[in-house]
Amino acid sequence: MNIKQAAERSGLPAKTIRYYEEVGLVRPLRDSNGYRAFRDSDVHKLGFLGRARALGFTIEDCRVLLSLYEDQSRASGDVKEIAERHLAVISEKIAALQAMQATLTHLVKCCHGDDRPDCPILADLAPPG
Amino acid sequence: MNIKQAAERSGLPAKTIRYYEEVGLVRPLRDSNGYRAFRDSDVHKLGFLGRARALGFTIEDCRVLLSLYEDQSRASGDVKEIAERHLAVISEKIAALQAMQATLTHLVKCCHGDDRPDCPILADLAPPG
DNA sequence: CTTGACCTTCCAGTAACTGGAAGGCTTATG
DNA sequence: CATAAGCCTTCCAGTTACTGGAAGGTCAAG
Repeated sequence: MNIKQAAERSGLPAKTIRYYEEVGLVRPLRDSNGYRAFRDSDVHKLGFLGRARALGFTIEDCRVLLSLYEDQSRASGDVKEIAERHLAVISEKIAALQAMQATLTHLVKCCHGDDRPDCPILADLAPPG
Repeated sequence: MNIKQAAERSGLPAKTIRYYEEVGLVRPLRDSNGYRAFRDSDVHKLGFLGRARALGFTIEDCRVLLSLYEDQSRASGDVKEIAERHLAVISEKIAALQAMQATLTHLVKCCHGDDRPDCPILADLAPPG
């Protein structure tokens, strides 16, 4: 099948699929006219990639996960380790965002938000001194 | 003062300060030798920018916040609106990350993580069908 | 006069796409 | 048969906010 159909079936944009090929995540065949020819197994891989990306794994993580997925003699511990490291990254990001959220929520509450110039948000952003 | 001292006082790396000048957030003077000459007011602005960036505001938000900060006749409502929009973005990001976290935490719990190939994480990533 | 610590500009790379231009292939229609 | 629509291709540029590094100028100390 051509790229459009592969895009529809995998749920990924055609542009993204070309990008994944460029970085070596998929290797569709080529027809004699130069068109990419996707097998069902390619579409399957693309679906895997879409799901892994949706869970926030980096492209490099995806590369490793995909190779483990295709390796029948993999150790599930290797997969779990990648997932746990990714969970740690996610937790850090959440914590950082929540800290911003807490500060900003407080500041927004303190700001009357009208036509007057007095503003605790700007006052907080201003460096001390 | 030169860039190194401005960096120390503002808490920003010199590289970042040069970048902020490039995008027009600060406009330090220049000595006759071509070196940037930072005034206290420049360092003050840099401190403001550092704090705003730490709260996750984009460079474009920072540009507007800085102009409001320097406008004595600003309306605090304008500041508050920017902060509220930013809070909405933060909330969305947190929600997305928490969804990933929930899914991944569950999958990691289900994975025995040993030498055997059987792995619920990979099973979940695999597309249905 | 040379060393070392500054400073400068410019170029490239980061992550993962996304948009768009220029041009080739294929199929249906007038 | 010409052509128009709708695919497909590659390549280049832009996104965000820096960061690293090269090549080279300046300045103060010894």
